[in-house]
Amino acid sequence: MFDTAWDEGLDERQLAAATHGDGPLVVLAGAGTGKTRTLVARVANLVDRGVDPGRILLLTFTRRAADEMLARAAAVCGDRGAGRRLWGGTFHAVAHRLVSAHAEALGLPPALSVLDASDASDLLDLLRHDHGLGGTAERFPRAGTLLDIYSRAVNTARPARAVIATAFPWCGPHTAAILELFRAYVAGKRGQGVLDFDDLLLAWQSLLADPTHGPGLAARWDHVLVDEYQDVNAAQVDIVRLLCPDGRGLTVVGDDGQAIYGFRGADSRHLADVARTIPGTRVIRLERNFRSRQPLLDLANAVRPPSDGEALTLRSDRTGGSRARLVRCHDVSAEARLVVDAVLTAAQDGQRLRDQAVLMRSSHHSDVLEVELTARGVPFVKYGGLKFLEAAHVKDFVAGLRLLENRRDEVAWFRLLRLHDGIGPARARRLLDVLAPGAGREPGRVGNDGGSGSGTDHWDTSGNDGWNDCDRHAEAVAAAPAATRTALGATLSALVQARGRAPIAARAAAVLDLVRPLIVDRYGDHAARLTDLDRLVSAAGSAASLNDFAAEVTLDPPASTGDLAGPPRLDDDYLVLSTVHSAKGLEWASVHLIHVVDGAFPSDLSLTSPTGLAEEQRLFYVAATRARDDLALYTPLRMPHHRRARDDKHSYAPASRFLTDEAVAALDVQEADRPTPTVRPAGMAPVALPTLDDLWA
DNA sequence: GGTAACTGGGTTTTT
DNA sequence: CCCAGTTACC
Repeated sequence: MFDTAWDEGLDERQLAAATHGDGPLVVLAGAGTGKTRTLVARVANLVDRGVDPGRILLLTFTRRAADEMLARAAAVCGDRGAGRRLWGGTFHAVAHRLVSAHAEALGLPPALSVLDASDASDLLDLLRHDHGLGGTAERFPRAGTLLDIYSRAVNTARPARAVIATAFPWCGPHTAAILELFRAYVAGKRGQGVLDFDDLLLAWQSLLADPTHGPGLAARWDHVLVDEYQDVNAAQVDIVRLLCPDGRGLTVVGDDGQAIYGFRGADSRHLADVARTIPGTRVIRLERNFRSRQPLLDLANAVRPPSDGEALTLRSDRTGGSRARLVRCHDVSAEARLVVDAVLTAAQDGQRLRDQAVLMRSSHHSDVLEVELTARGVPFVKYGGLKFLEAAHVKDFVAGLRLLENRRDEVAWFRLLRLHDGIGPARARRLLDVLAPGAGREPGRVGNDGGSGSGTDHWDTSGNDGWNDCDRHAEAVAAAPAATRTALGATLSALVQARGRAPIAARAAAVLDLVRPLIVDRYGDHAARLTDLDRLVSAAGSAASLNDFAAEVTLDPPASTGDLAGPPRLDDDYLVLSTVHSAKGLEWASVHLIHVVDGAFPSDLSLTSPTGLAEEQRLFYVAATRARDDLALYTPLRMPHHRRARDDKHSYAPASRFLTDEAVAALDVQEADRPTPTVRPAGMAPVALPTLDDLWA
């Protein structure tokens, strides 16, 4: 018997999903309908029926979701699994584990480096120069745009040419050059033994499709459960198909109304396709909402976008209470003030800050609010937007880690070299030819489309590649400008030394020693940055290998520096600020949604296409379904004009187009255009700093 | 030819 | 804050 009864508190439909047999199962789960509980119960039920937990694979989209589900499943299963652990994680994290384990079969080096989006752009930028497309004369698309095109092609399984023609028509004149660049990009990655995010999925897909390795890999699991299936892309669909060719053992959970990753190549039609294409699929709909009060669901149901099939309509047993509020306020600083007022009032009434959240469409929408929160002494943590890993110094350090085990990693070399005074893009590129030779960047070597291992790749684990580090390093130092030679020599010998260190913690510390002088020289605020890196070094100590650590950090960047310090202490209380994307799957007692104005939410950039607008609406639906008890939408009426902010002209924007008559009927509209008195709860120290409005007065 | 320092303009969402 | 473009120095 289990420590905890897995079926406790499940309603009839949830129970049906949890106890469903081995045939294909689709659970259409509306927001807040106990999807996680149902999935966890299903895992427990499978184990109860004798399935080995090690033969269950649970795929989610975010690390947070994966961690939560694995922890709850472990708790519910108790010691029943006899030590065998459930497989689980994000598609990309599981792909990394499997691809690392089969690196040799894929013709990849044992130590894989993972490129994040900005690393991938850097590599494309390097290649662009090699191909003589670096000039600014003919307005060649930027590296970021190129990566978008490439990624879209991979994730929707369409030819790049078609992607350019349909989604990036302004790049059309450069199609031939772009395609050539992509071939070089694929060859370059292969030559250097690096994988970008898309490659992880493609490599997993190739392994599964391979006649030798595929069947064994697919047979490793009896049950595959996929969460948020409305957000899978073509590559992920294919992976799932290869894992469960006839649908046996497959469970997918999703809600097409919450599909918000179309920009990443996802398509919610994949969810409907499961039942349509796999015979004998059972479909269970979860519409009973256990999260929110009914008046809030009235709004959610009113804004829910049209569905492929019969729409899910959310019902709650929690009737009564007030409706969601629509707060029409003067401008963004009034909005900030009203949000903080409301948060502090709730705090005064005993609601922890942690039970409240401020959600927004784009990360920068909270800029003014963050100033106001800081001024009034309200602690907060922000999710979404710039990640810790994207901070320059962290990337510098990770580049050092990657170079320890993979000498051919050009992006890492490029980054490290440019940190030296006197080495800019041009010199760094020349030094690459000395330090990372044979990495397949030279235009003459391009031509292998990377589709299969050519057999010429051999990964010398001693890393000598016929060269000697000392010779190479001496040559590089000689090629550097005179003023830079000392620093570069020090970096290179520190790298050799670091490679000689044995325990992981010592290796990581050696890498920090290596970059420390460079960071001190480069960044004015180096003290804070070095503190971050100290934390990374101690976190690295517990990893299996430095390379795994670098990949883990890349795939799952800590959301903030705080994340590295471990879980927040129990007495820590802070308000959560989050993008709606990062808030998916989460809930709070009180939710404040800011910038509900056309141009902000929905975003200006999405308004040009009907599909873009539809996705914004689903995003709005996700936002509207996060609150348990209280939900407030804020509409600033007076917004600085986007295009010419410097003119200090203001225009009156219309309210968000999401606020249809039906939606407004489910809202309490409050006119808060006039300045409202500041509320300062007892126990909160008064703060001397003025509010923003005072600054303007 | 290449780098550093400065200026001006722009910024979606994430694995 | 990051990028591109410009200019002055090496």
